[in-house]
Amino acid sequence: MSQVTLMQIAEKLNISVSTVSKALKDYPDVSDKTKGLVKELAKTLNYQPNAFAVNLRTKESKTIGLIIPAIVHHFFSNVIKGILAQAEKKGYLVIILQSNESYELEKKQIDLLLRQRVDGILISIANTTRNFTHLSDVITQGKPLVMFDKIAKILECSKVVIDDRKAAKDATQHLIDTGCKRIAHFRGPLLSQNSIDRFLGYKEALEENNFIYDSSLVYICECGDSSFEEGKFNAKKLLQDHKDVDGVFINTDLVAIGALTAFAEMGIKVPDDISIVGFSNWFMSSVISPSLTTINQPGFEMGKAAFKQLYKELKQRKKSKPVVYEKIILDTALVKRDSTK
Amino acid sequence: MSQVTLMQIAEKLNISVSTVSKALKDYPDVSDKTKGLVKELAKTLNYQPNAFAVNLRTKESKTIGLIIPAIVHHFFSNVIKGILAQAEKKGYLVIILQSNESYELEKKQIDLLLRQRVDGILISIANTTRNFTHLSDVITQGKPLVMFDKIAKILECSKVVIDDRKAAKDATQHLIDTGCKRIAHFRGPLLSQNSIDRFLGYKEALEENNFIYDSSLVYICECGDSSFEEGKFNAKKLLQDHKDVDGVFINTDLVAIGALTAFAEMGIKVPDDISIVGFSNWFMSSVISPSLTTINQPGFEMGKAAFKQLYKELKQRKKSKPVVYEKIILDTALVKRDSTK
DNA sequence: GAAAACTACGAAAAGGTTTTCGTAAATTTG
DNA sequence: CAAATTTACGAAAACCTTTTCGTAGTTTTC
Repeated sequence: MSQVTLMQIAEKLNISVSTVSKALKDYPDVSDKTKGLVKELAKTLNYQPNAFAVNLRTKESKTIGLIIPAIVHHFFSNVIKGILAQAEKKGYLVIILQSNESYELEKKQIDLLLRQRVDGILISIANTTRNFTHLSDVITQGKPLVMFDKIAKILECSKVVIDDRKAAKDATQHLIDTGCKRIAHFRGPLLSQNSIDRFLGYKEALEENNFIYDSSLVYICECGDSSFEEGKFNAKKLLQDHKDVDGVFINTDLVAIGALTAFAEMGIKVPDDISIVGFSNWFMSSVISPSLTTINQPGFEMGKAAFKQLYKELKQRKKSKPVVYEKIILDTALVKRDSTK
Repeated sequence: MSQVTLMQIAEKLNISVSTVSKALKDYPDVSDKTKGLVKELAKTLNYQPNAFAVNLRTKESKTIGLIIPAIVHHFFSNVIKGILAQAEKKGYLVIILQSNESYELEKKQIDLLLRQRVDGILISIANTTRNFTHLSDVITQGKPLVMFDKIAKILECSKVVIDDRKAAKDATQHLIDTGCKRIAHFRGPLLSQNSIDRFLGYKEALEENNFIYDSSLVYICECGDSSFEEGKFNAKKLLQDHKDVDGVFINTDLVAIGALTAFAEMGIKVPDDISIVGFSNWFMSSVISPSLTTINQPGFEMGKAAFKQLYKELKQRKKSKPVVYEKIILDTALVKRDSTK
């Protein structure tokens, strides 16, 4: 039960603590004979270095923090999976915190992680976060910070994202290519940069194809949580307002599925009456009927890339090399299914 | 950038480190005047105690480990959410590891957590785990261990579960109550205790209603990962083998949705031709068409309960009170939807 | 006014590891 | 063979906090 220490090994072998430590770490100034003895005894005693002492001494814990707006979320849980997979490879542990899209919580959590002295932080910021001092504090403290998906453009740090605007443009272009003449958009929160970019992509596609942009065709989520219910609500509203709409590009799959459900309830046929394109490619979208055409957002890869970048910066810092911030843009792809022609 | 220490505060105020430490922690043997001075300076210097040193000294890190078979999974991600919510309340951080249903990985991860000296461990074991010495090691080391959902009955530790057998019985009974005469079962992995219990619940319901148990109506997952594809595969097989089946109780929602899809493709009407009951109540099940009748498995509550129990044991141990292991059984409920009459 | 009690602080150990630097002893070099 | 180098180890500091115990000085008690 009680833990074996270097001292105990040293005493049993009548050598010093330093030699034991060095033997275990294969320092060149320990004879092979001594190394053998030490390693053998360490094994039989089941020696485990005291992580707390190691952390204190080395000033690192091989642990990083991860703050994410939501966990019960197909995209984000895939990101986590990617991060954990990569972290495991490099021998890092990950402390996960959920900000619940709350700026206040996010701030507290950053604080918590700094107090815990994690080696670095990965974050996808909350929709409500406008002030970034808690994040720039991280950078000031000299801790690597990598943002992914929901980033703050102003901050000087590495970022891993997709090109929301381009992806949204592709989605809208697909609606145009398949014959839609009047295309609506269900957008995300007004202040979310991703939502803004997707909206801009939508608009750009319209303009490039000489469609007239009509702001009354853009529906904003009112409840603010990009939910299934919201999709239903907006779909009904859309049908009341605009009977001529034959295509909708929707900010995220969950909302799109809500819309799909509402259309089904109201006897509107998808894609015959209205085509729909979602965003994110949740698993659900492939099994729903009709299956949802959407944009694949590579969550797992994003998690992997984010950790890799953090790891890179950790190494650079350790070797006191200059840290190079990178902006990594991952590819998205249109996934054609049955909700479009 | 460089961190403020107690020593630095002590030097500035010309007092000793011990007094500074005690002042900050409101020890009674420090005068109010000194406390005021210390706290003020600590604040202006933005003093943050060095967690590594605190951990070493106090032998605890206010961090627990969580090992879970999968993260991209509606039920488990809800469990995580519950654990994080509760942990945050109590000031604990959570290191999350994904075992990927692999015993080997699970073992390594337990090892990793022990080396990291987390204060306690929460685990839902992998399907492939047969040997439990890595887990009993945790208990032997005096670290609290709480298992949830996928537990090992032999181990002496606290457990948080649902009554799989009863829930499965309820599900099957519902099929019987709604008029099904010949009821099949798609079961989970042969060696998973949860699957066994659900199978037994199915059987028990049949027997209590004087149905004849027919083992050819029980389909085992062949790919082993309880997937959507498997549901499709088994549904097709079922239709070939048994044209008279009018109800299926399926081990988990994802598989049930696969079956639902296959039935739709083959023109079989649910629930008119065949009724289906799933298990777990994934969000997806409520939006699919027809929506899926299922058993609600309270993931969030399970996570909360599991952490609460771990916390309780942490406290008991700290006060060197005897640790009382508990088995907490959470309620499930049948959620009636459109896949049954 | 001496004994007892209290107040407010500090010294020091302990927690376990890592790493630098110093140094005997052994070996090599010219 | 003396000088230079190499080999193999140990002492000790550093990382920073927590907590026990000791004590000088002050106040209270009878």
